Amino acid sequence: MTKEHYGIGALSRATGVKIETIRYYERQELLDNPPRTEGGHRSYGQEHLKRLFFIRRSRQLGFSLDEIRELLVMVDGDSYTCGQIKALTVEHAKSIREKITDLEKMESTLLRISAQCKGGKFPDCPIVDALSYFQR
Amino acid sequence: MTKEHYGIGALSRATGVKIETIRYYERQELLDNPPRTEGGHRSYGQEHLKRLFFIRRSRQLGFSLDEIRELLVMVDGDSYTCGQIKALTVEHAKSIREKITDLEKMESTLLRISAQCKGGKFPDCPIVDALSYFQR
DNA sequence: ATAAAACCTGTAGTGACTATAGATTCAAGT
DNA sequence: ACTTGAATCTATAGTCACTACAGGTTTTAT
Repeated sequence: MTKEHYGIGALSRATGVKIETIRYYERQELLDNPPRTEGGHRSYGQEHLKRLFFIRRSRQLGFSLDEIRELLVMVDGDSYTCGQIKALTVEHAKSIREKITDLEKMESTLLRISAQCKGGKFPDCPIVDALSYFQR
Repeated sequence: MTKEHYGIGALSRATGVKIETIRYYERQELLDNPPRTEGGHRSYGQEHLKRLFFIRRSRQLGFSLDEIRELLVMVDGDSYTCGQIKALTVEHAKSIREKITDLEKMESTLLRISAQCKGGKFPDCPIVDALSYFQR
């Protein structure tokens, strides 16, 4: 018993994507221009709901809008191959691994320098010292 | 044998911060307005070099410009306490940990769904399926 | 004196939204 | 049919931390 037509607010509630973001995706041509009511309000159907779920899920997994655009082109043209999709996904997973590695370096440095600091009142802080030197 | 005065290019080479970024930091009031030559070129001294090192190092550790502004205010007003600085640093380390956790979730999902895909030619991809469903 | 390198200001673009203002339309109740 | 309030509309600007121009001026080296 799924509804046939959604206003933008209903679509937003159904997908968890904010109204402004939905309109933004439309401007970015990630989401088809929906039909309009006589008064000009957007009227969405199941296919928009599906597509917006796809976009949201992909965003949750860290794909950029450009990457999502690529994915959508592949999925739309039904000639896509699993191989292409997998390549994009694996590539994306790699870039996430790099980000994690970078952040872990930051974290360990931060923990190391804060461990050196006793947190007292005197104005000669080992953290400030550590930040003051240029390295790497 | 450190130089007394640097043009913006020399400062850039010395710190690894791009010229445009140095000017941007000046507009953001992270870096003091330096004295100018007669013709209007910026002329930096040791204190600018030190401060720019500090900013760069802090950026490398993931502090936002606002956080760096706070750090600088504490360091400048010589009344800062180690405790304040440490609190900011520990807080920042926590937010980095959160980012890492998020990215790790993304990564494991991506690896899981790409493992399901054999990468062949038929157009029914388990990755696409996984992206099509809304969860969490 | 000239040419090239360095520098100047101001503005606009990036990504992925988010926020606001001010107007219009829709749905529900009387 | 009318009124009210919620929902929606467009257009524009703001966020963060830069980055990239364009078109001009100054400095430095020959």
